[in-house]
Amino acid sequence: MRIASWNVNSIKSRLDIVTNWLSSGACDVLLIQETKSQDVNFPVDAFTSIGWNVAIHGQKSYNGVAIASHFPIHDIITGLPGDDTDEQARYIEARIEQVHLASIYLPNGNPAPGPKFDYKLGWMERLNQRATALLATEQPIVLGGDFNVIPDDRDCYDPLGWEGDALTRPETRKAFRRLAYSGYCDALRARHPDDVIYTYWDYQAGAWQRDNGVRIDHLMLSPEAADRLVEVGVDKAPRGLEKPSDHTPIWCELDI
DNA sequence: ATGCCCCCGTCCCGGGGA
Repeated sequence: MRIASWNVNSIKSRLDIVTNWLSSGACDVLLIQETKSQDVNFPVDAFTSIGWNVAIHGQKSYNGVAIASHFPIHDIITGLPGDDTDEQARYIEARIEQVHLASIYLPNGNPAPGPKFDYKLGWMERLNQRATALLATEQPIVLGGDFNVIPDDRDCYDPLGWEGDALTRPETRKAFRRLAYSGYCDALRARHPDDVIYTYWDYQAGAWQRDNGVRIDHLMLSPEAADRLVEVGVDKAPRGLEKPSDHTPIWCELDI
């Protein structure tokens, strides 16, 4: 089973690029972020007409997550547990075959410090609690998405320039490391420990052409999923298309 | 130090992104 994650920066603006990528056989399951679409306006038919199922959790204008799959989608949960007052659509969870998956759009958190950074850290605390609870299933788990975390200086083209940013701050990296301490494996780093691999390039200042990228999209695997990890990679091709998302897909192949 | 670019919406500017 090949599982990918992609922040598409509006599903309506990226619909052809995304459905073409799915039709090319690029993956079996796609975790989608930043759909920027209310559920009533989500282009469900574009997925079902090419044989894909889709589970969606959106809101107006901002955020929004989804899971698309060749296989039936079961046990859908929308919204990250732990705060009933949180109305931002940043988390959807489901089971596909025996694999538990979450599509995650973690808050940006800038400017930091400030209330938006506090929201990010609170969200990460809740994510860590949910991640730990899921381990009790003892099933393969894939937590994938746009984490808005640059885990290490080598994951950034300009670490000094990003110093103090919410994506690189020590508190952010510390909260992200707790996933590893709980038992989750950063799939890309497990297979490519020393390579410079980015998943996001800003639209501005020729960042793509200059390869001024950062690695902020991650696939975090439970031990049962990591044991089945065959390969992991980043498909840079969609970032080079006309009218692209600023993110490009990360994928992993599990022996399931 | 700031903006570059892109997306959204009771929309032609302003908020948000990272």
